[in-house]
Amino acid sequence: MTSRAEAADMPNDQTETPDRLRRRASRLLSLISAQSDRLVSEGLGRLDARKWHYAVLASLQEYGPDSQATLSRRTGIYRSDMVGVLNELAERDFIERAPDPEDRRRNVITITTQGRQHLRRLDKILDDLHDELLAPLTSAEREQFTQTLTRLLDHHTRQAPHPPIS
Amino acid sequence: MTSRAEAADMPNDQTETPDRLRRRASRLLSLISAQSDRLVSEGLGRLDARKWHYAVLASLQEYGPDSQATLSRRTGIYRSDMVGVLNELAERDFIERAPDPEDRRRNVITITTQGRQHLRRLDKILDDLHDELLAPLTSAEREQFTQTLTRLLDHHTRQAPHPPIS
DNA sequence: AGTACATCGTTAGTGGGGCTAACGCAACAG
DNA sequence: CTGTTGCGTTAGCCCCACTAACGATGTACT
Repeated sequence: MTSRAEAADMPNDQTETPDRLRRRASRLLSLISAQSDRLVSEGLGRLDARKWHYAVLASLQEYGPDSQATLSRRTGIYRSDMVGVLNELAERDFIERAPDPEDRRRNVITITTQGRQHLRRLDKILDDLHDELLAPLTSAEREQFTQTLTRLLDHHTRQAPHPPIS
Repeated sequence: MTSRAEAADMPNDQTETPDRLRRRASRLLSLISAQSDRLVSEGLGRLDARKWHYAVLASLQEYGPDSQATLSRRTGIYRSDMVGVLNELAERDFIERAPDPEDRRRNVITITTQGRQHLRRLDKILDDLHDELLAPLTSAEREQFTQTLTRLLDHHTRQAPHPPIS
């Protein structure tokens, strides 16, 4: 629910956090997710990359050239934000944007050789970061942890609108 | 790492998400945390409350009156944001702010009777929301899940600056 | 007593992420 | 040929985590 980073200003004496807060799964998730985000952003930042870059490159690598809209669906990045991400990737020559001759509404996005290289570097970094993130867990526990997360996620994404039939 | 909500505009055919993405714990955490946040915000919103309200009230309930700075440390809310939160809570008569006679820099924050009532309602709502959030898990699994989260969190909060001694 | 430093509450502002709205254009279905 | 749907793009909103700086007060040191 909250961060635990210590502001330069606001020194961390260890004042106790109330029990109800400490136990809430929502709060734990929020804090760890924040920590994970920090780790990832910082790590990728060292390669002048952001997590969206990874998502897009990974998607292109795995499924080949795609339209922006499809990429958007695969990665979960909003169409509106995809524009900027692709601009950044194009600047760095990791992708190419070309109009689709078969459907002139579309852009076809292709990963370049340098893009593939970059992706490999990112993958390496992410592996390391995950090692840090999950450091206290044995590899069996890690496996089980991500499985649990996946189950939760599945439950909540299938659980779409599901409007009462009435 | 990304959201999965489907924009009204951008319909969700089920386009597949690349494997590397689906497996990354950081992404799973991010998505579930987002979902959890949505659930919580929406649920508390129904009582015209926000998660910070809960954090502050719970803290006051458990430790009694405190200064803003201490509350800030307990809850993880930044001193700068605490101001606004306390304003909202004071508007609703859930807390009272009074200058500390013993240290004129401080405000002493006290929870009111109505604040306690409100806290009880919030607790109830959060319990329900967590039921929904963790629905696919058995109670043993929930227990273990939160324990794992706690372990992870502990690891990363103890792991403070810890600068190389060199 | 005087000076340096820390802490307190507060205001302002930054940057990113998630998300909505609306637009012009192209494709397609009737 | 008309209405609908999908596309890429621009703009903007709100929330959250976080930083910076300020004036006022308290504490410690000499």
